[in-house]
Amino acid sequence: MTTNARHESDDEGDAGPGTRERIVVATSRLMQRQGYSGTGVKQIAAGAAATLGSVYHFFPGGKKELAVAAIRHGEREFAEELARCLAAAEDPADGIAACARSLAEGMRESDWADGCPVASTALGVTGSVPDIRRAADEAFTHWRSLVAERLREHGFAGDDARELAYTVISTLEGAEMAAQVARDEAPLRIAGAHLARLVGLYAAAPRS
Amino acid sequence: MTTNARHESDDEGDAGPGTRERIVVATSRLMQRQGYSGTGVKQIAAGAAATLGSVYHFFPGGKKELAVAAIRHGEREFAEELARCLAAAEDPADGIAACARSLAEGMRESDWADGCPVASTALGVTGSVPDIRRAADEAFTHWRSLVAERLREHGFAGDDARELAYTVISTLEGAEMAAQVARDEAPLRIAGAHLARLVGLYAAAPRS
DNA sequence: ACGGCTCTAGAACGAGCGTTCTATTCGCTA
DNA sequence: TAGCGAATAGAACGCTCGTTCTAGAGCCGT
Repeated sequence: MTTNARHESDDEGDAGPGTRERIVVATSRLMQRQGYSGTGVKQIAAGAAATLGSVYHFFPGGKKELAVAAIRHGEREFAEELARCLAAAEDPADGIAACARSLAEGMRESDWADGCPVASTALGVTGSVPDIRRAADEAFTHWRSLVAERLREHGFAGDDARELAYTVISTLEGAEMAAQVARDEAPLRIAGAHLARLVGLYAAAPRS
Repeated sequence: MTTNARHESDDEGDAGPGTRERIVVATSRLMQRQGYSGTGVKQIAAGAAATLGSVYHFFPGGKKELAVAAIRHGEREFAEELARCLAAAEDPADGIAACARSLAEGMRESDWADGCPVASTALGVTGSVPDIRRAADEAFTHWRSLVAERLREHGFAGDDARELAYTVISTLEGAEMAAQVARDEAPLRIAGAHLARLVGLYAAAPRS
């Protein structure tokens, strides 16, 4: 039913990714750069090297369903990077700073085109397309849970970890947008340093 | 030349705001909620109780020029609120927390529809419309300068003030977006508290 | 009274939108 | 090998988009 690939293999035996996946990736990339309203379904089809027929075959819900799938894709992508950064560092504060550096690198490498895929897709339609708002909320919530979990592992009190996770994700999000608008990684560099200090502060004095 | 109102007075003797101003305000409001691409010029004309002819008379540059004017309008609006919050508090940390509360209130009162007008207007077109990107950058830069100035007045070192201002604005921006997506003011409340602590930390130990 | 502005008014245009639709191709199973 | 459903292909539809254009209304200095 919703399974993939008759013509192309799903587990990438020798061909590239299946059509459905290509469509999701193209949607994510395009909406990341142009937002939901600025991205056309025909443009998505072209970007995915698919046809309109295929797009509506895999996503009968149309553009809205495409956006939800794209947000979930972007969510997974950043969750992996975030988990990688947090796992690689002894101190969670260092992991968070590393994540900020990683975001700055991606931003610079794309010539400041690729901001947060979730933010740019969801902003502007939070009021009119509930499914998209909900998917974006779930993305943020998941990212926060990854940070909070890592902080708790490191001995932070549950409440401190939860609240710090809110600010870590919000600040990274805001700094990424500032960096994109300024075409300068300074906002992300500074945010990483400040977040590390803030986290360190709670490690030393858990009571808020 | 670019002056206003022949039919309507510019200094609001007895009539409401002039046509040009109504158009700017409507553009700002609409793009705040629907983004640049999601907002139509005809919708702007209707929202401003003006006609298409008037819109293109005052803004011959079309939609792009409208967006730039809307961003500048939103910039001025928040700059005033920010300055008010900072001036009202003895300690800048309290002023910043008050500003977060003010944003949360506005957000809640609009039923989570009105986020940052600059962010939602600029996101998605930063790569394709340089004028809009520049206007948004100028907005963020000005807001940061207000925060930095207040911190310096309070005895912060110049570099500390400058860097803290980056994080204050980025975090408020990110938290506002998180609040909008979650339809919950928790991100803003927590961000305000954390920013106050962070600022307090630098007041006590200026060296970074 | 009148010519010369600013501003208002909305019809008209080509292009592109999201979506629907029918027809066709392909690979598997019976 | 015949048939079935998944997937591809793109023409066509009604609609709205941003912009342009012509026409008229209101006010001014002379």
